[in-house]
Amino acid sequence: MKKSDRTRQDILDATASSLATAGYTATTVKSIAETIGMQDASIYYHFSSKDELVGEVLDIGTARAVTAVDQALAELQDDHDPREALRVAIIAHAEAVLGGGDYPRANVRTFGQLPPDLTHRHRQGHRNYGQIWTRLIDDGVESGALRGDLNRSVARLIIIGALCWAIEWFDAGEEVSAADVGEHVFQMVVNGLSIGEHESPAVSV
Amino acid sequence: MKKSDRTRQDILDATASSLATAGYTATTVKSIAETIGMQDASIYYHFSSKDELVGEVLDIGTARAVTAVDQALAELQDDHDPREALRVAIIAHAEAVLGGGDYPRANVRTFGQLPPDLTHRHRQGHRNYGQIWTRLIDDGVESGALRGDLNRSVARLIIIGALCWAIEWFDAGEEVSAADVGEHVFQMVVNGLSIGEHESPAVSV
DNA sequence: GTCTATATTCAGATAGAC
DNA sequence: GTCTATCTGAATATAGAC
Repeated sequence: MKKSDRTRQDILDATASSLATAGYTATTVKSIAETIGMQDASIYYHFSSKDELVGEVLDIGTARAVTAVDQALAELQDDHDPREALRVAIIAHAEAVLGGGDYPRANVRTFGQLPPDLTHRHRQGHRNYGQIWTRLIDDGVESGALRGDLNRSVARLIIIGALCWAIEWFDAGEEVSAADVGEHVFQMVVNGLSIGEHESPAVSV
Repeated sequence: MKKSDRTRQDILDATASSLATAGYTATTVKSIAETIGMQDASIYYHFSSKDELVGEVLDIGTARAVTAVDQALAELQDDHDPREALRVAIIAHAEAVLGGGDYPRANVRTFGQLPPDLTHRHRQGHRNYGQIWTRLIDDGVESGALRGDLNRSVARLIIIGALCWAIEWFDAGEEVSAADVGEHVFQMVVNGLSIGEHESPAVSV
């Protein structure tokens, strides 16, 4: 690895770390430079602007989350229950975003804080990620394992939302692990908190 | 109402609206002033700083969300099912944050974007709000209506998280209403997506 | 490649006239 | 109460030496 590549990687890592913990605004070019012992102006030798640097970090984060979920699904048995696929994907997402590295965390942490250009740049990536989940839910409903009386798009967004918001309260130091959070989300949205009989009123929108 | 009070109210309203749609950083004193046809310096006659103004907006937002949920719960029958209380609270939250005014939306939208002082200032308010939900879940578990094998704190945060994240994708113009989103969250986390028999593995943390 | 120095812009905030 | 004018600080970014 060339020295330039090494430095470039250090900049990306420091940016991911700062975005993941401090968010977009508090992540300044100066603070990034300080973290790796450089002057802020030197960053611009490697990246043309703050937003190009941030954009690259977010691209990596999206790719890693997608890879984590895809890999987990690929390891499933051929004849798995669609619920099991959902479970595996939920836990993989939780581990990637909560327990994983700074890159996927940076994505979730800065969601809704980015300037319009960056938001637009990552819209397609988010759509692609959403499609993984759309397929999982469709499979479940069409195989008869999951209820078909709910709006699937809303269901998908609720699952992803519960997982994404966990970044706001999850504390890696506590006794609840990232996988535990995923298991809880699965238990709740698939099996439900309720005990015993309950009606499932038709909710169609 | 005195003129000073009227202007003050206009400033608060404009700030709530901007926070709810654009977030904390993009809400500048200058942009607030422009919205109501003032000079930015004039804001400082009514509020000593941007953060004091923002803090007041967030206080109002918290109060409104708490009131909405409390009122909805107060209207329940005395002998209601604990699940019904959870349902009513979830829908009230959804309507307050998604369909309601700018103040509760501002709270959720800026969560995780605020400077440390403001974050700290509202920590107690968030704790109080969380306690409403803690009680609802405790009631459900202790009465035997809800499963006791999950971490209740995690369950509470997952429910609130699913609702809060909805602000990122909910579009008031679409055919899914705020109450619909609440109904979906309730159906999922209480009744579950699954159809028919399923085991509920013990998950204790 | 990284440095020092600096240009530019824009935010929050203050002073003082009206 | 609201204005105009201005200060201060911080952030992105550029110029040019080394």
